[in-house]
Amino acid sequence: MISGKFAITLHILTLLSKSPDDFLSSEYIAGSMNINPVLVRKEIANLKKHNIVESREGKFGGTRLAKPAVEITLEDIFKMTFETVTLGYCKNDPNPNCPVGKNINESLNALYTDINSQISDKLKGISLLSFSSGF
Amino acid sequence: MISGKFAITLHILTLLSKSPDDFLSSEYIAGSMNINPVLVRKEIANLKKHNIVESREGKFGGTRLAKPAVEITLEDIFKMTFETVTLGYCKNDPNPNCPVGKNINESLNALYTDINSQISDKLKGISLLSFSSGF
DNA sequence: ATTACTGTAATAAAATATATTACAAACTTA
DNA sequence: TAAGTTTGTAATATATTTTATTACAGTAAT
Repeated sequence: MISGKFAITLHILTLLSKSPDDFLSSEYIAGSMNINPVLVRKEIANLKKHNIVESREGKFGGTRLAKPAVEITLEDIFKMTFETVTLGYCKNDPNPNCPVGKNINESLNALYTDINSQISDKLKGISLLSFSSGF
Repeated sequence: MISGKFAITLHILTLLSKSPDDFLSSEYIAGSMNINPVLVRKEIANLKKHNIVESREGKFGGTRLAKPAVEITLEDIFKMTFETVTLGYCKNDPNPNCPVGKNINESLNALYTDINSQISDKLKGISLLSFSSGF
């Protein structure tokens, strides 16, 4: 199962970018995705840690972007919400007496590192503004 | 959680490529990964379906490559074991009354399709032979 | 016949993701 | 200041997916 963190975070930011002057509530945002508001608040906590958004507590509280959408890239979001993209690992420790078992994870790591660089390069070129301009 | 199918399949094929003339048993292969032999047999069933390996039943049975390792690419394995790489989706249906909710999955799909092309291009250039040459 | 495999189904266990509940703390406005 | 609304966060429960295990019929070598 792959977590929806990236997609959820991107969805949140897209909504925020559409109303840059308003503080949107987690409940409102959750309604657009049909998920639980607590999940939204968790991702917002993460966004705040990275200074992408700012929140206001209390009545009429909510969250808004802390910087212009053109200065936020999908790579920023990727790095915040994903460890690394992989094609998976065999989850048990392989047999260290087997030359393949002993070394395959290193080779997989090298491969996956490459793949992540490619993805980062691609995402780096897409700003939140341009992503959300379609909506 | 991401499934280990790609990594397991690649591990299997790497072992087979090291002993192209022998029929290796699922138990032997499983021992190198420290996983259950039934999982190995399942991935081998998949490989057989794609004519990458051939098996022999009965005593001294097992599996070997059905074609030279240089003719198998990591992309072949990728396509056999992965649907598509994604950075995730929000798993519930989004609110169709929200312009963002209504359209975001299409945009994510476009993005993920791009990412998969990149990954395919990269994997296409790596043969099983060259991958396993390090071991 | 006996032994050692494959092939496959059915079930159980473990891991992870998501949902829900609960409530203190913060803040607004009347 | 009291009432109402929202964030922030922890704790727990449910759902989903992955991996492991068990079981056994079928196949082939000796």
